[in-house]
Amino acid sequence: MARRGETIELAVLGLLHEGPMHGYELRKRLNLMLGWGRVLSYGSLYPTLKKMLRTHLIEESTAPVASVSKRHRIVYQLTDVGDLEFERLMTEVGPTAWEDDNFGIRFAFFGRTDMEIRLRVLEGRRSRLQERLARVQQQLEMTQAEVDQYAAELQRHGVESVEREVRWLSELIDAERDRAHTQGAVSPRLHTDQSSPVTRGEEP
Amino acid sequence: MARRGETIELAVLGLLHEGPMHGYELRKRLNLMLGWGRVLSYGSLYPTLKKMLRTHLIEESTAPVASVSKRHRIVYQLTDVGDLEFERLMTEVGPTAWEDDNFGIRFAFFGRTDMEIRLRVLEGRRSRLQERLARVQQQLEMTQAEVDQYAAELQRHGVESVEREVRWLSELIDAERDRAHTQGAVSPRLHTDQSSPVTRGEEP
DNA sequence: CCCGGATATATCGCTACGATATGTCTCATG
DNA sequence: CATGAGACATATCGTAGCGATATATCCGGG
Repeated sequence: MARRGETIELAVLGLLHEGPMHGYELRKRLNLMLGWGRVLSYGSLYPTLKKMLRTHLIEESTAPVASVSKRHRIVYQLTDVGDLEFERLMTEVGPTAWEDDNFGIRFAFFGRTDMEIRLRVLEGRRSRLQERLARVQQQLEMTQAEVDQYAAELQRHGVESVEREVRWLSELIDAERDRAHTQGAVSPRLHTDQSSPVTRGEEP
Repeated sequence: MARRGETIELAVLGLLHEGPMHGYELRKRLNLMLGWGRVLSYGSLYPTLKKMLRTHLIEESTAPVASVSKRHRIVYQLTDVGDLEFERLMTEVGPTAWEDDNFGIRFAFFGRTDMEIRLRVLEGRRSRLQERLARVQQQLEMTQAEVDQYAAELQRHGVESVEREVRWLSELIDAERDRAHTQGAVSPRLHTDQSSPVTRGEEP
């Protein structure tokens, strides 16, 4: 019953879903996508790719890089099985969808699901975080005092972060609901631009 | 040269530093301490304790729980070696101190170091995050457009979170500096109370 | 021409996780 | 008083993912 470890797998499926790619690029895209922190290591990526080859979710095709070149590049692409699996994972709602690591990837590919699913995942994630908050708060009541200054500050900051996360999710949920009413219009909450004055000098 | 994996070790050393404890309690305290998210698993804790026994950082003493009881409880306490090691780890500044996971624990035990160390760790952590921010920003310039709505929103939220983290660190650094001047006075920034009107009704 | 840095693939050892097993103690409720 | 739920307590197993590292090619600038 999908015991985790699908994190990377889903990410790879999602990226290959929009065209073939080779390992190195896969990693770059992934790290940009979830760039905020954690970087995906080759030590995770390549074994996963191997595994996905074994289970026929993807297939490789050693394409020559450009002209005559000894440089080899293994380009991966989805099989029909892989395509189906991606579909299955994306429509699956439940714990696996809103676990810490998984959620980010699910969210990144939200564009490929319908609103009903999106709402359920967002709400699931939110209650998960709220449960956590409640648990910590409850434990704080029991323990009370005796914690030192810095530990307390860390505590406070952690709680605040989670609360912010909850607010963010709430906004997203509202945005989805709005979108449900004003049908088809682009969400007003979701930022579309971000066109900062980029230098655009091809290369130094 | 301390290849990571000291995360839990430092935490255990720090907790035992303020008195003997048994595994179960160690876990509870730790999860409360870093409660925000990740919970420490027994699958991590017990093997670590075993390892620390082997390296003589801690020692166990099977104390009878209360009176005549078949219930066994293994109480761990620091050895002199362990005490020294804690000291060493806490005064060590460098990458290991401000890595994602390690930082939280280092911070939680800040009360046991002097300000010079604290400042260096906080500043180290801050530049780490700023580097990350710069890297993401730079990559965004290169890639630009072609990312879908949700991926972009995830991006934006991630960046915002890290920026908040940086601000938090800056405040802490300022607080430390203030404290340096007004010598010995308790930091005005760090919250001390949090005495919410708790119901205290033993159990429903 | 050669060196450094980006591109590209790959493996190894290990940390920590999540699930799970097993047993004991406490206490409320029937 | 028995019984069973739930906290307390210790422990192990399989495995995902990390970080470091190795190897090799390509390309541009000094």
